[in-house]
Amino acid sequence: MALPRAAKTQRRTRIQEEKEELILEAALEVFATNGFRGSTIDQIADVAGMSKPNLLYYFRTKEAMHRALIERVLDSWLDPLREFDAEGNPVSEIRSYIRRKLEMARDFPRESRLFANEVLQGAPRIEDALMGPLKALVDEKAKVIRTWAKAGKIAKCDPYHLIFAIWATTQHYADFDVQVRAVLGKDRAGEGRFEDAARFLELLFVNGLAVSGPATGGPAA
Amino acid sequence: MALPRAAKTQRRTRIQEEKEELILEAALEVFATNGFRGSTIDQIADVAGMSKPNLLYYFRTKEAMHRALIERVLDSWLDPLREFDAEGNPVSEIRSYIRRKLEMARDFPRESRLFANEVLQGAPRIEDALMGPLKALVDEKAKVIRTWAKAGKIAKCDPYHLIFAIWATTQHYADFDVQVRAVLGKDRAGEGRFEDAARFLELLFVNGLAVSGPATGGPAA
DNA sequence: TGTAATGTTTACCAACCGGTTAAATTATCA
DNA sequence: TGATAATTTAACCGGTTGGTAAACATTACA
Repeated sequence: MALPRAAKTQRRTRIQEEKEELILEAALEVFATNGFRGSTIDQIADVAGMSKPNLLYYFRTKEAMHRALIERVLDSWLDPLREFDAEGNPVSEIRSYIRRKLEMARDFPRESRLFANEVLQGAPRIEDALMGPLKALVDEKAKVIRTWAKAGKIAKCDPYHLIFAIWATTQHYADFDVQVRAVLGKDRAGEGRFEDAARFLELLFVNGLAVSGPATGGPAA
Repeated sequence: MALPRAAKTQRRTRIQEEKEELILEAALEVFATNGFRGSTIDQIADVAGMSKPNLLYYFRTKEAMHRALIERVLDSWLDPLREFDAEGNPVSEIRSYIRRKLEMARDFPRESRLFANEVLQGAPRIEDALMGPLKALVDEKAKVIRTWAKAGKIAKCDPYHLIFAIWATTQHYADFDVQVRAVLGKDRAGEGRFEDAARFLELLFVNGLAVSGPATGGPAA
């Protein structure tokens, strides 16, 4: 059997609830900044303020912590895409999806980096999630976007690459935060950067996906 | 003194040239897929086909290997941005910048991941490069873009966030390759995905940056 | 309050990891 | 070819890492 001792108790206690919460919070912090292999149980224990063997009383292995963390975070991570509504106005749906993703990059950068680390290193521990639930959800929303494009409500484009572009541009502000701040410089690196980013991305995507080219040189409507 | 023994020889030999090349190639492979802390000297030695002490004859520490690798790769990595020409046609400059970055993501994904890993984990070893040469180059090109925008050649937008968006969308195809392939599915995950991406990104940026809004509701010129 | 269930700590281990030493081997060239 | 410089290897070292065993402390509840 591969259960930690805490899972073998007869009832699930208040302490278990609290400590597991505490551990996953610490694990998020550590895994997000160091990746799986770069993180140590000792680090996580330190952040959680408990001893290593005590951690291992609740999660039998480092991998088990990581797995539990991914499981807990993945669902909420995909929520914004789920809210993407086929019945809504295409432009405002896309716009609010971008806004929501950008808010998540600002408010939950560790979650973003957790996945980024994992995917970047070949996704050895989340491959199933990518090819299963994630792909299924994207497939579904891609269909919606394609419908909009065919109805002439937005420009004809590959819906998958549109979604990739939104992911990339928004998560960039969480995953590459250090670089963004370094390039913007001290004076511009305040929280205002997220509003600037939102403004720019809105321009880019709304304008970029608008039907029929701009005044300059597109084929006449 | 912190020199590896190979650097203390009287002449620089053919073998040194070859072996250092071999080591850096192996180090790129390993660092790109595991990050600095996740990589071991043994792994690099394995890929390079030589023993660990032999590696350490050419590079005194793991960090020295990483430093040498970054140094060698950073310059060529920034080349596309350097070619960005103030005198050229704005739209075609931006378009060819995107194309070139996308080609690099396709042809040199390991280089992209090397930096992504580093930046993602707080850039402890390349902070200076980010705040120095990188920022300087971006500042310079941002000015060019701003000039274009003021001259009405492209939409008024924040040039820094434009550059971030181009970086994010193009490097996404190298850094998040596993995810891209998983979502596209087996049938669409061939090399054609880069052409599809190029087509989409061209639409997005060229359309998105075109002066004056599209037919739908922009302020009259 | 007593006791059984739950939680925590101390001490430990084997494998791994970055790096060193010194001896052995190979290449270079007068 | 022989001597010298350059390269490679085997053996090793101290610290770290993931994980375990068992004693000890605490909590919950009858």
